[in-house]
Order: sequence, then C-alpha cells, then structure tokens
Amino acid sequence: MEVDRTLRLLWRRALGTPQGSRGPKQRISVDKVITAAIAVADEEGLPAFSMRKVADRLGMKLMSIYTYVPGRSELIGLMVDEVAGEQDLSPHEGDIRLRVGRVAEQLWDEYHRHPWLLQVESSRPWIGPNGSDRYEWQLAAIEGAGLTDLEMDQVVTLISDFTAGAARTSIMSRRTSEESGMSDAQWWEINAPVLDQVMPPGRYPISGRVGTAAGEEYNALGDPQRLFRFGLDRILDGIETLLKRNGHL
Amino acid sequence: MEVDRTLRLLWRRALGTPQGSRGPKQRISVDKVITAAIAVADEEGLPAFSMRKVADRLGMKLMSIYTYVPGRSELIGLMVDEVAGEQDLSPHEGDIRLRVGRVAEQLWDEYHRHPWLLQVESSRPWIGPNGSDRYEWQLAAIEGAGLTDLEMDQVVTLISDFTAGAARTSIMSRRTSEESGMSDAQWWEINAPVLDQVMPPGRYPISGRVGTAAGEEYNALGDPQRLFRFGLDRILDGIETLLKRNGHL
DNA sequence: CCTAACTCCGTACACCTTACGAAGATTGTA
DNA sequence: TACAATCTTCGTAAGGTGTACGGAGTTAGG
Repeated sequence: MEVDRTLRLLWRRALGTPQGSRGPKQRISVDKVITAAIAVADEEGLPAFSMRKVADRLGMKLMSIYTYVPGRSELIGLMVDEVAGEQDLSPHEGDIRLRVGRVAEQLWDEYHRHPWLLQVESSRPWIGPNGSDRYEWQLAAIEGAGLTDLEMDQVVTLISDFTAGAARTSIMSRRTSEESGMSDAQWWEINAPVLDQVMPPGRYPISGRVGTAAGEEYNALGDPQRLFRFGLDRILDGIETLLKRNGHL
Repeated sequence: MEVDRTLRLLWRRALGTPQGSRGPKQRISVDKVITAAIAVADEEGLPAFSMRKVADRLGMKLMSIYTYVPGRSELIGLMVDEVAGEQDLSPHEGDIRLRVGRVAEQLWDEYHRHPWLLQVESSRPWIGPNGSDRYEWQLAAIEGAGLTDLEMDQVVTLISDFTAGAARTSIMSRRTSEESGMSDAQWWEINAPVLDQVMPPGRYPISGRVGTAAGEEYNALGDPQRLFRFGLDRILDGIETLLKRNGHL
C-alpha cells in the first residue's frame, strides 16, 4: 500500500535505514529530493511545481524521482512535514498572551516563508514527526492555564485557522503587487473609467468611507501584518474572557 | 487590455448590452458560461476544472469558450463574483453578536457550497458588483457600534480570515472522508503498525491526552462545525471587549 | 555464479491552456 | 446590391503536466 510507504518515508529518521536492498545504491537521498522540491515550490509556487523541475534541479531524469517518492502528492506531504520542522520549539515563556501569540506568529512566519503551504490540497492529512512535535508544543503553550482538554484543542485550532486565513490574505496581496507586473497606480488607472461609471457616488456609502480611511491608514492595499496583529489581539482578548469565565486568571 | 475586458464582464449587468457588433450573434451567453463553469467546479473542484469540461457541458467546442471569456483565470474571477451574489443581504437585525455572527455564517455556508473558492489563487482581486455589495453589507452589520472606520475594516477582515481558515480545515476534512475511498478505521489500521513503532507511549504526553479527549467528544476527525462555533464565540467575546474598552456597550 | 531485486530512465498516453488562422455568418456602408 | 469589415465557431498545433510500463544495467544473497 502506498499509504504505508509514505508513512515510512515521513518517519524515516525514527525508523532508521532499511538495510539489505539488492540493487545499486541510490545516487541521492529522499532528503535531497525533498529539499530540492521545497526550493522549487518556494520559487515558483505549487501550481508551477512539477516533478520534471525537481528532477532537473537534482541533475536526474524525470522518472528517477519516482524511485525516491511514490508520486507528486506524496512528495508534497513530505515537504509539508519537512518545513514544519524548521521552527524553534524551545520551552514557552511569559504569560499566556505571549505564549499563544508566539504560536500564531510562528505559523504566520512559516506561511510567509513557504507560501505554497496554503495551496496544498491533500486528501489525507499525513501524520509526520515534525507536525506531531509542533502540535505537542502548541498544546504545551496553554497547558495548565485552566482549559479542559477539549478547549485546548479548540484554542489551538482557532489560532491555526485564523492565522492560515490571515496569511492567505497577506500572501495573495503580496502576490498581487509582485507578480501582476502592474503597480497599484497603473491598475487603478485602467479600472477607474469602468468603476467610475458603475459605482456612482453614494452607491456604497459605508465602504466608500471605510475604504478611504483604511486606504489612508495603511496604504491602499491594506497592511497585512497590522491586520493580523489586530485580529490576533481580539482573539487573545476572547481567550482571556474564556479563562476568566472558567474561574482562572 | 484584458483587465478592462474582464472588468466590463464583471459589471455587465450595470453596463448594459454593448450594442452594434457585426458578426453572427453568440449562440449562448456569458452567464450561461459562468453557470456551467460553476457547476463543473462544484462537482469536480478547481484542479479538475477545465475549459474543455465547460465547453462539453454547453455543447460547444473548446475554443468557442474563448469568445465569451478571455481565459481560464478570468473566468474564475467571474465565477467568484457570481457566487458572492447568492447570499441574502437583507437588513441586519439583533445585537452586534448576532449580526457579526451572521456575517461569519454566511461566508461559512458559501465556502461549503462552493469549496473551490478556497482554491482560487487570483493574482488580481477583481472588484465585482456582488463582492462590493457584500462588503457594504458586512460593514453595515457593525455600523454605529462605536468602532472607528479603520476598526470596522479590521473587524470584517478578522471575521473573513478566520472563517476562511476554519472552512478550509472543514472542507479538507470532508474531502478526506469522502474522496480518499478509505474509512477512518481502515486508514488507522494501515497506519497503526508504523505509528505504534514510532510514537511510543509518553512521547507525546499532552497531544496524546488531548487527542483522546477531542477524539471522544467529536468523533475522531474533529467536528468542524463545532470548532467553527467555538472560535467564532471567542472572537465575538474579543470584539465585545474592544467595544467596552472604547466606551461602548 | 546466477538470479532476484533494485536504480535509472526512454517512451508513450492522456490530459491541460491557449495562440493562430481558416471558414462562414452577419451587418454597415458605399 | 455589393462588398468589406467584423464577428463567431472551431481545427490544429505547440508546449506544458503526471505517471504507467518496460528495458538495461548493477548489485548482493544464496
């Protein structure tokens, strides 16, 4: 079963080398394949990520990659767990606000370092060593704060979901300015004639006002970092409210 | 410029029919193309969504579709604004908790009705009529609650980002159970030997305990609806805290 | 020593988007 | 009425994609 093989690849370090194979030794290693694959995805994004490009980068031919990993989607699973291992999981310090904040910021950084993470659409969420270690570390941030086990899982999910959503917005806006090959000014210049015709003054009273305010404060496209911070602070307030209600804090 | 053409397609109803073209009349309409495209995406997801399938569904040949829309990514932009128009934007009622809750639930429903929305990776966020109307409506939910213009934008973004993140988790878990062709039990049966070997008891003290609790409460895969509700309630608490701090409520 | 098992990889197939141009339909205008 | 301009439809082809299959060569176990 391919599931089994992929799982063994995920936990390859814990399982040790699978001695005694007959044919010629592999020229490179799964780790090299994964590293090259991550580099390709970092540079070009997941849609443009292809087995051919991974092979090229390694100086091998396309079909050889398939002796290292079962296929494209399994390789992506391996990449996801690999980058989950880049984080610093040193013991938590400070009050719960700081701890939980750090959990969120770590995810935020990871998404920005590897924007393709948000394009991953696995049909099976692989359980890998780095993902498992991180989940344990995330829970440790709120261990002993007075939450039930169920609430602990829910809080970590809340933080993860919000951060993923905010990072998605941030990355899409970044892609917009980088990759569209068009400055904001140019874009508005092209669109203005149509939009002026179709959005007469007064048609959007609130968004007109709010959009202007927001546009002036953070410039035009929104300041994703600041939006993230605002949302995170509200969520931390909400978590503190829950702790108070539970009789802690 | 293709930007201009797409924008005109987005606002086609407001702009009226562009009279006086010379050649033969078009056999169908942009609306029919968009509707067919949405149906394909609903059924098969965005990766499997192709121009050919849209053409087939309409009884036309592949290249004819390109006389209606500039290309695949522009068609997707049109689809996004189209489904944004399915919502009921009737006036808000109830207190702010209810209003904001309804904003979130509406997005939640939309993502579940059209899961491919979360797979969209536009390089330009098109400004369409339905998206604009909805943003106005979302702001109206918190108009007059005592927030600054900037805070209003930030609150709507917070709700949108969290909902997108939670919906993403929910949809991925739904896809997992549907599409993997494998029940949870089967999956664990295959994985158990490897995981047992590699995650010895005590290796993950907190996640072991929390995972068990969560698994028992909502069964095994997590109950996305309930996780969404929990997160939303925390965020609403956080927003109320902000209002109190601002001197309202 | 020889065969089983492995690596590497060429070829092929079935998909994808879209550029280009041909063929035919329609309309505005001379 | 004629005819050019302009449009729709669509065939073809180029350049991508993932991966099934099988062949050639290499290595280690029995």
